[in-house]
Amino acid sequence: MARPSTNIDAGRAQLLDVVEHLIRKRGGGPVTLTELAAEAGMSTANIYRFFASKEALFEAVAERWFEPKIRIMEQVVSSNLSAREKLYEFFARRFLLKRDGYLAEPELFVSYLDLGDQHEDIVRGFIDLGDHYLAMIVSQAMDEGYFAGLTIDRTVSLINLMLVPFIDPRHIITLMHSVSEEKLHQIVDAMLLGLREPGLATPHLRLAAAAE
Amino acid sequence: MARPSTNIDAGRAQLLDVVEHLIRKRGGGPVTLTELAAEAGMSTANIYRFFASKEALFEAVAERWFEPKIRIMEQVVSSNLSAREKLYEFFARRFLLKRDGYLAEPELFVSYLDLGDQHEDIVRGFIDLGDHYLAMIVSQAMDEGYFAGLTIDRTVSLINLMLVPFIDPRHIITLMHSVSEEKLHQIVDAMLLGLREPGLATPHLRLAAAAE
Amino acid sequence: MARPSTNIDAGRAQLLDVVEHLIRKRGGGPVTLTELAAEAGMSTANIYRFFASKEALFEAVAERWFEPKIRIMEQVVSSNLSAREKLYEFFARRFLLKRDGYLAEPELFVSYLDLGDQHEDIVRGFIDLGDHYLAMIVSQAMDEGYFAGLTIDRTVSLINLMLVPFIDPRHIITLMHSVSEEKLHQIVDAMLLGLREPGLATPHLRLAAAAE
Amino acid sequence: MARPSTNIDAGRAQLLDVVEHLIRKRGGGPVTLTELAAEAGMSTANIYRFFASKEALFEAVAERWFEPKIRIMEQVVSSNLSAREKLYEFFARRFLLKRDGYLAEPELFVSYLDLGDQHEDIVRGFIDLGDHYLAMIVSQAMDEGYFAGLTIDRTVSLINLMLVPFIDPRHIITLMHSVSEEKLHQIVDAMLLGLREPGLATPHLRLAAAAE
DNA sequence: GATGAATGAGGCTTCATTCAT
DNA sequence: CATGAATGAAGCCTCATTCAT
Repeated sequence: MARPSTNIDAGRAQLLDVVEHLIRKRGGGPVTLTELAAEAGMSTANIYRFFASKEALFEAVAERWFEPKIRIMEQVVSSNLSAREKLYEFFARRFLLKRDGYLAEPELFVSYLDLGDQHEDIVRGFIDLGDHYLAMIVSQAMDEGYFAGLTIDRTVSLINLMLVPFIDPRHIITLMHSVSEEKLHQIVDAMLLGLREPGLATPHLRLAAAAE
Repeated sequence: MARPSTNIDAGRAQLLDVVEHLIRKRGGGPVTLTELAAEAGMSTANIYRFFASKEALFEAVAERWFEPKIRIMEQVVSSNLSAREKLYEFFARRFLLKRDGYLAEPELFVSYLDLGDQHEDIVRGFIDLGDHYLAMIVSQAMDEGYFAGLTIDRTVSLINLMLVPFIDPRHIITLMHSVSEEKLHQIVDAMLLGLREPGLATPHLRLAAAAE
Repeated sequence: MARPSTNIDAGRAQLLDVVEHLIRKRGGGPVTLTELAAEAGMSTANIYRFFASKEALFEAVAERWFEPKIRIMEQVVSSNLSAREKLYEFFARRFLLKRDGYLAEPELFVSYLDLGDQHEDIVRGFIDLGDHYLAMIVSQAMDEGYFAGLTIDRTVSLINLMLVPFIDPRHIITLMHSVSEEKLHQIVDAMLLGLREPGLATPHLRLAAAAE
Repeated sequence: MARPSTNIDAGRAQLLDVVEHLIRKRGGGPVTLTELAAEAGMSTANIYRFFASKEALFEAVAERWFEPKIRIMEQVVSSNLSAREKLYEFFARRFLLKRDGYLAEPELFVSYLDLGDQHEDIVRGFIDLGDHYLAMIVSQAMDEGYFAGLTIDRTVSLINLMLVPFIDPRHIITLMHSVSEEKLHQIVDAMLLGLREPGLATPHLRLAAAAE
């Protein structure tokens, strides 16, 4: 019986659709409220019935983008799998999700990335959230004996570094053909076995010198 | 009475230096003419003596960025090499140029990329130019018997797709360690030997299905 | 079919209550229709059933504030008292009314004053009305021989000036302890006896010169 | 030789004049940049050459208003007078300044007060500055044996309370006739002699009850 | 050749007001 | 009778651009 605020949510969703339609049709440049209002067939003032600010609107856009990834992370973290399996699933599932998203609508995918570049602050929150979940898995892994001598934070940072090609959507396009589940498995295992407090000095930049 | 346009060119170059200095020192955000004028020690109005518009200025910035790449492409295309050798040189030389540029000044490199994101239209022109040169090489390759059954455009597109890791500067950072001249050689050969009209249906997305 | 306007008046009164409740609870800032509607549990649009405009609403607020003062003035003016008695009652009764209002709810009192500041045009009308009544008393006083050589307007102005501490609510707070009915009596008598065309030059600003 | 920023200061001053002219001619309502620009014969954008924001502009307006008062306070505080003399001068000089300002242009004076009401935050800073100077005098007075048992802050607060009629411009209008240098002298002396830690319970509100 | 001055268009946001239902 | 929906005007601010000097 109680319909709290009519169809405000529907309007919100529709506006997000319009944003999507907009960047789908004209690429990644900054989205203006004027432009959005025109495309949505409403006044700029009316947009404020649905979103408290431009910032809030693009938070919602980001949320729409990140929501399925977050659901995956939650599922994986709260599952009964071993740390090794969780680690694998944690990255594999999201990688496949992004890759398929790109395959379905390459240009839209890229435009979303551009949008993310323009709202780094908003994006950062979601990235931190991902690190938070990863830290929970790392913690479990430590309980199981992995990552000896490393802090959680440092481990999280190293893992992110090694798996950039599976995480960064900018690289999804490139790596679609060279990345496979087997490789991810291998890398995850390598991390679990090999990531620990370093015992010897690191050889540095030899490759770069050779390439000159 | 004096040579009028000679100093214009000098001023232009100096302004481009200032732009570089600016993004080197404060990262990738949008560059304002006010900001640029202040850094250059001149009035915003005076900038218009050197560039007809902000757009023109950033065209020049892009030109400065792309100029060495263009020279490479011209040299390669107009050389006496075989299509196979041209194809290799075409990508290898530019890849090394970018990689070294990144290694020399990583932050400046990234800031330039950000700038490129903000002026996609300008960038697109240079990309098209690259495709134009590539098409000339592909044409020669076809004369030499490669790419049977494919159109020039389609071949150019496929090649670009396969070589993204060697082209897209966004990937240079990530892929520096996993990319080598040998690999490029291999890929080029694989393209020449393998790229032709497809004869059988492509198996697709099996991974995605499994991941669900 | 039913009595239409009866409930309108009730709604009007209720809205004025809500305005009062609002400024009572959050002080004197500008009152927004959105805010008022929320507090009243109705839509902003519905407010227009009761008041033709925001202006009209605040006229009503002012009227509620001024109404008891007006009644007092009417009673005094239409009474059978002498000019001297009228003059005293005219100011004394209203002063006590305001002072007690302030003592009862100091913050509400102050908030109303703030509201008045934001709607000077509305307030001015009521002030003019007060001057009108005062002029009637002055006229009677002149008939009784007072204020020789002065015009009505000038007399009204002078009286207002001398009695500011008894009139201006802004001063009520400060002067509560130093003002008394006896003093008002004295001042009224002084005015009646002393206010007449000046016969000698006014000594002026000697203090200011000394202070320099 | 170095003329730092042309006539930005002149423009600033002129704009403040325009603000003054504006409130002189149409009273105290909020001053809009559009309105100000129109009156000044320039575009709103151009105002920003002189003031970084609307806030900054009204800070300057306030500064213009407070500047002579501040100079007086500085002079008094840094003089060689006794605490008693300083205390008297501190309030007397500023009171005379305000009173004369009101006498010279009553409506302008009032409009400035309205403006102050609309920018309370800006005004508060200057009021705090006044308290700071007063605290220095109080400190000296304590060295001379006054205000036994009281803290500086509490003394400052009490003094401000007792001298409201000499400080608050809202009361200047009223009190012009009832306030004199002698009275101020008396009050100052009374404060110096009488203000100390209270020894007996305070009788409360008897007056208010009597007035009922 | 170079500058300070000035502008207009456009961006985000708030709010009183209207209207179909 | 009342509402949600929608708007337009106005406010502050930024910035590329122009122009007289």
